[in-house]
Amino acid sequence: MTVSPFSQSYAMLRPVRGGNAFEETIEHILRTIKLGIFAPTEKLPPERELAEHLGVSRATLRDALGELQSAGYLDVRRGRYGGTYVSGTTVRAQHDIRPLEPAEVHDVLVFRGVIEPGASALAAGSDLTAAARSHLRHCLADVSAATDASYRPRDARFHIAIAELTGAPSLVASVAETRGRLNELLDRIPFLGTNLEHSNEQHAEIADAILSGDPAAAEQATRQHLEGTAALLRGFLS
Amino acid sequence: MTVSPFSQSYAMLRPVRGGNAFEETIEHILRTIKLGIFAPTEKLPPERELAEHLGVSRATLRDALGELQSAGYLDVRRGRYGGTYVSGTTVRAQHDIRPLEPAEVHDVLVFRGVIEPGASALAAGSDLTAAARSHLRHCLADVSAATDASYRPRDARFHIAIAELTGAPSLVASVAETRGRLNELLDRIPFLGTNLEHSNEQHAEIADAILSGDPAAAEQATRQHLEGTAALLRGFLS
DNA sequence: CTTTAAAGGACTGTTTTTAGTCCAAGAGCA
DNA sequence: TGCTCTTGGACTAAAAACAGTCCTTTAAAG
Repeated sequence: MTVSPFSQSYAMLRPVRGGNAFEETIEHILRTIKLGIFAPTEKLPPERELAEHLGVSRATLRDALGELQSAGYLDVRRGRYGGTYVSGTTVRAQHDIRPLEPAEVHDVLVFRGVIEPGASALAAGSDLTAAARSHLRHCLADVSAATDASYRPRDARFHIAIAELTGAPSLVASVAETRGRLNELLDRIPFLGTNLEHSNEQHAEIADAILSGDPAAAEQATRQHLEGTAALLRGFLS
Repeated sequence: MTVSPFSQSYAMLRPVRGGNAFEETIEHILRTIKLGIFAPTEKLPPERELAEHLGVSRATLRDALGELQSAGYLDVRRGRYGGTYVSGTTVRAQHDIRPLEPAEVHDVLVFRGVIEPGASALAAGSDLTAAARSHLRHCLADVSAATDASYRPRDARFHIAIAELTGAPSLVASVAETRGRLNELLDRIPFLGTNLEHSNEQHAEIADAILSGDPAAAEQATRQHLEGTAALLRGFLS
């Protein structure tokens, strides 16, 4: 069916679910690992618990975990105090050969450009607990100390940490998911040594604005920070 | 499992899928009807097409449609040029008895407060085609002409139309979904005659700002407009 | 009046997903 | 040393969801 340009049905003619449970579960877990939500060597929750949280049966979850294990992303230890661990040795990210789709790039950049500055502004405008402030500082220090391979996941964690300060789960989920989509796009372009120093300065600026309660500055700094990645990706479209 | 306050795992420990396909499909279609994405008497796409778009089998879709039909939301006509139609007689919305959950209210309002002003600003900042401008004007006129029962769906369509101007499907989907969640919250509070006149003025202000290409004004007007609903809901929490 | 094509309706067999149960490993504790 | 408890591993039967096929209806076209 052809969907006319302003068909309103945009919002309806869209999958109710992503695909089959097995593949969705693999994707979901892989994404959280690549986002650094579970750091290398960290332990995942027990299968029974995880299955319940993910809303799939344990059998399906186990199939997915098995796949990720044989792909080298996970290590499994049996017995009491055993469990499923994120592999310490990062799987070599292979360049995705598929070309960038302009529509996907545009969608991700636009959506990110809306939610992340908004989240920063909100975070800056709220009364942050001591724990929250310290969490943000911790994530900032973490990403600042990173080099090459560990940079991207820590960067993602920092951005997600900001969304967490808003106390709105939907916003956290959106930021995380969008970041995952962004990572997949970045995997499709040749690696250009990012200017980590510049990026770290921008991170510090964002964190400062949030911690000092300046929404406008936080929003502006975030917008500028995102512009870098956006420009990089857009460059590969033309 | 207890999820600690800033656990990062927020983004992982969350259902991969909503539930079973049957119920999800019902919810999805019902939501689009309540959003006014398909207006009363309007025809839905043929089952085969719809099933493909929604990513479910035709059997599952038919089960869902059957349920909605017996609930009075849909009319079905067989034969060529037949199809599934949104019922012309609106199903009497019954007050949902469940109380408002503060967390859900907060989440919806925060998320909406981020994406809708952002969408308005973006729409105002883009070069709109003649078709796009006319679509927005049409939706504005539509909602302005509405009274009571037809107001809410037309209002939703207007807000979704703004998101469509950004050309970012994710943003459209987020706005639509969040509006659906908002509607469900509004169904749980006693009906207070909304000040349609005031609301319409704000709509006009937003549309003007967008059509004249003023992002800051569009964002600000949208923010003010949302504040009304937000205040209403927050009032019922305390 | 007949034909035709697009739509819903119904059925079948297969695959996926689930819930539930029991087994096996193995680190810590008595 | 042996118990114990938490965790992964394996299996089964039932339910859900699927793809595919073949009706049946019915308005428009000829």
